[in-house]
Order: sequence, then structure tokens, then C-alpha cells
Amino acid sequence: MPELPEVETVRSGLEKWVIGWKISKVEILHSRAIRNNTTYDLQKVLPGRKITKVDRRGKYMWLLLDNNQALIIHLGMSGQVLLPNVVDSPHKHLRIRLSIAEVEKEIHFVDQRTFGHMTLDDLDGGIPKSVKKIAPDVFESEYQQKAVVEKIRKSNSEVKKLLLDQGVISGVGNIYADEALWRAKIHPQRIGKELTPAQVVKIIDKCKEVMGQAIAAGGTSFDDLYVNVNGESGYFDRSLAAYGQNGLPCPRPKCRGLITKARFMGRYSHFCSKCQPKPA
DNA sequence: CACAGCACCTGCCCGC
DNA sequence: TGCGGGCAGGTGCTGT
Repeated sequence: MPELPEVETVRSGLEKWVIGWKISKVEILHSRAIRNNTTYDLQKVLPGRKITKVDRRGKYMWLLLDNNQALIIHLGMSGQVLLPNVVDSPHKHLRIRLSIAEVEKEIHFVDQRTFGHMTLDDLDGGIPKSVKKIAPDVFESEYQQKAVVEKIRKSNSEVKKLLLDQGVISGVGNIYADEALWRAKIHPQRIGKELTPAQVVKIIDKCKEVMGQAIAAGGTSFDDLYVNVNGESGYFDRSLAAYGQNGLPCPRPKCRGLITKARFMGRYSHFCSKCQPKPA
């Protein structure tokens, strides 16, 4: 569920609190909450480690530790990182608890559907090894626009599939792909190699634009499955033009088209029937 | 290789 | 009121 803007909202919220915190204890309350490590691994390594930085690429974020390893956090569809009042009773779907005895705080990983996880990983050039397989996101200095445009323009795949491919450009999910394509007036099923360079650049610029605006709004919350580290919702849902707007008129002035919801690639897309013309 | 389909989960909402 | 089906912001595996 959370895409780059929601993950960034969590990352920046964490950063304000946890830098310098020393983990004293880790409890794994659900076996699916960790991947590629064991409870033993985490309990052996984490106690005594200080958090030195909170970093992110696309939808992956990680706590950088003072032993030069990273504790990766992926929110999946329903993951949350909360910094609760320790006296309150914990959330029903609490999966991992990190205790910080020195400041009497806890970092809670909460996840209803258990598609999210944490993983302890080694770094390679400042990025966790398992995160290196995804492409940089549009906000990173490592991001190479030219390479992304080339990849899309060489592909026989539908442009929306390419936007969702974290190996092409990371951080974009179903909401912001639909929003960017609406802003660029490109139908999601247009084929990558049939787009002009200017069209591809426009789509990517719109991805960056819409995600930047969503970060400023604290992300998109349809319900309490996405909240920041203080448990508060974001309000970008008010600014959505296409996603979830099926049946409503296209918000573009004088367009008079209807926002349509259609299923392909195993999921739904939302687009304007008029200003995002279907490929031939 | 690309790609479709489905699996992984829980909970909510809708129609009957 | 209850049950079954469909749906949800993501990822990754399988078989063709």
C-alpha cells in the first residue's frame, strides 16, 4: 500500500527521533515479519547497536547501524512504523518490537497483512546489498534519467507496467503511476517503445511532481492502514485526480471525459477516457 | 527472456 | 444477521 511518498513520510518522521538511539532488545512477534534472517541473527546483532541514520531507496527504508549493517524495513501493503507511548496497550498487529531502554522508548513494526518485513543486511557502497537490485528513485542523486528513458523506449511492455517495475524506476506504485499518467495524458497501456522521448520524459517528470506534492501532504491515507510514526494520516487523497475517482468527471478543465477503472496486468488502473486516449 | 497468473495475508464492504 | 465474493497502497515465484 505505501508507495514512495508514504515511506518517505515514515522515514523523515523516524529520522527526527531515532538517531543515536541504542537498541537494547528485539522481539519478533510474528515469523513472517522477518525475511532472510532468523530471530537468532537479529537478537545476536541488534542489542547494543546505535542507529546512525535513516535512509531510503524507493519503497525500501533502512536504519543504518553503528556496525555498518542496515536494518531494512519494507512496509508491504499494510506495514507501519510507530513510536508509541509505551504505557499504551500495543496495536493488535504488532509484529516486531525494538526497545530503547536508555530513553524508555520503543519502535513498533505493525503490519496487518504481513506482506511487510524487516531484514538485516550488509552494505555495499552505502546501500544494503538486497536493495541494490532495485533502481534509484527520482529523488536520489544516483538517479539517471537518461537510462530510465532509454529502458522505457526500448521496451515492448505497457508503460504502466514499466513504471511499476522497481528495476526500472523505484518508488512508484499503483496510485502514483495512475496519477502521473493522468497528468501526462498518456494511457497506461501505451507501449514503451511507441512513446516519443518527450512523452517518456513528461511521464517521469510527472511521477516526480506528484510524489513530491504527496510527500508535502504527508502521503495518501484512505484509511488507518497508512499513518506516519505518530499515527497520523496524510491528506494527499484529496488531491487525487484519477486513482479511486472512477465514475467522476475528469478534473482537467474543459475535458469532459470520465475517469474509468479497468483491469489489466492483474490489477486496476484509473484513467480519463478522453484525454488519455487508448492505444490503437 | 517476457509475461500472465497466482500466492502470500487480514479485514472491510457489498450484495444476497 | 450472516455468509461468500471481491477488493486493497506490493512483491516474488511458477509455469508457459
